[in-house]
Amino acid sequence: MAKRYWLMKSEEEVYSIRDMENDGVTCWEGVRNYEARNLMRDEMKKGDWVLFYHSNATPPGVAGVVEVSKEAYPDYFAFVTKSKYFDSKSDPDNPRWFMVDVTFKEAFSEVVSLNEIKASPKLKDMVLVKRARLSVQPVTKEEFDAIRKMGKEKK
DNA sequence: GCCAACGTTGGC
DNA sequence: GCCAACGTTGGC
Repeated sequence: MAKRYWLMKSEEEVYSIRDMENDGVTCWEGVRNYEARNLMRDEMKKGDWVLFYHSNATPPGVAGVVEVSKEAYPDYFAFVTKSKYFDSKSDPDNPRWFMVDVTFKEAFSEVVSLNEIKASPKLKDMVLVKRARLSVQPVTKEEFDAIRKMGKEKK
């Protein structure tokens, strides 16, 4: 099965590419949207590459690359009453929410901003540009390669 | 901080 | 099953 490509959003203040680099590996907890969950649970495979996107940032944009290192398993934060991700409707015997683990690959020296992405003819059809509020989304190989190249070319 | 987009909830 | 109210995302 060929590698697939994704984009995942994280609020920069909450968890940035620097945090990701420091941690090396992290679990991607807190996805509470069914479409995003389905992608993580059913489609994401170990070895897939992911664009790490800073939302609520100045500027918002892709900050680096991570790799899926563990496929979907129950998001146990949903069972922790005190967690901000607690969801009483997620039953440990029949979990509603899932997460994956991702491993740090690279940080761009500067983010590839949403403005640059919107301005690029080959990137203007990205899910990121077309749709609001989807924190886990598919990216084509062409889109992934183009953004990674833009990231590497920053000095 | 504002607010548009839009997913979810719950009354009926 | 409809849809208004509500809550959240996320750019600006």
